[in-house]
Amino acid sequence: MPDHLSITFAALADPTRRAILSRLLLGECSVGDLAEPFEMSMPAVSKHLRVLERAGLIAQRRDAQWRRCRIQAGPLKEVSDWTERYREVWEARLDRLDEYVQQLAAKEKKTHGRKQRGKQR
Amino acid sequence: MPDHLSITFAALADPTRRAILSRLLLGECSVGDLAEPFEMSMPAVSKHLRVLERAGLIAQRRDAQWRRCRIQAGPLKEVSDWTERYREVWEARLDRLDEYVQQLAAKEKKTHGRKQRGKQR
DNA sequence: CCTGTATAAAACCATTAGGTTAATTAACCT
DNA sequence: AGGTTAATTAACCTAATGGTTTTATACAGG
Repeated sequence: MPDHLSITFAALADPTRRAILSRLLLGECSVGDLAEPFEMSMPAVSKHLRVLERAGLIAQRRDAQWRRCRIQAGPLKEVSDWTERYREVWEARLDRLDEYVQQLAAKEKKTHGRKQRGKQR
Repeated sequence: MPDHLSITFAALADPTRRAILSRLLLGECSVGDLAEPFEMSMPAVSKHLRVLERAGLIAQRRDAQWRRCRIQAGPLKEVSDWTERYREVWEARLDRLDEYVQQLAAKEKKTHGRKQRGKQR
């Protein structure tokens, strides 16, 4: 599972980390600032940051005693590109539902009357 | 972490599961068909399917002794919507790099000559 | 009814993830 | 030098993940 997309998706699969990214939309800030909204120890936030960093979603630079973090959205473009392949599926939802219902109906005809025949154990 | 987006992202953070979704773009098929390309036991694939199902990314229906799976892309729309918020960041990458470099330069000026002053321990 | 096929459930195992507290490093400021 | 602030590392815990093998269930068809 060390492919890039998997690492990115895994990094995004946590609300704390997504909140951190969201916060970074407002601009660069320190680890302390990032940690402040969460009821969680600093080391915990630090770990989240390392996950985001390994995924290439943030970068840090040293600024005196602070670590300033900024967002790096490159991997999110990969997510977007991957997701696009499925756009027509969700946009066609109702059509597909129709299709599915028709398919069900066809099946129904094939199995004619014996539908609920199973023993209910 | 039981929010919907986290569950969806977690479900997508595995190449096997993404391959399964990709396969389902071609249309409904049985668990056995889905399992065939993978060097992995059927129960393992079954577990992946349950993860996808809990995320609402697939649905199953019974067809005689087969379980026919189909894709449900609704949650992928949520992923797409979430990701869109970051589009301008990745599209502005170069501009931001400029900005960052300028910022660095400003910083450099502020700290004038004392840059590499630190003891190297 | 029995047998084969398709799939899920159970029990188990190793690894990873997300959190904690305590200790350490790094830099600033007198 | 000493103290404070910022953040990471280390060591540890628990629960979840991803896989296995073995057992059970549901259906089809002679």
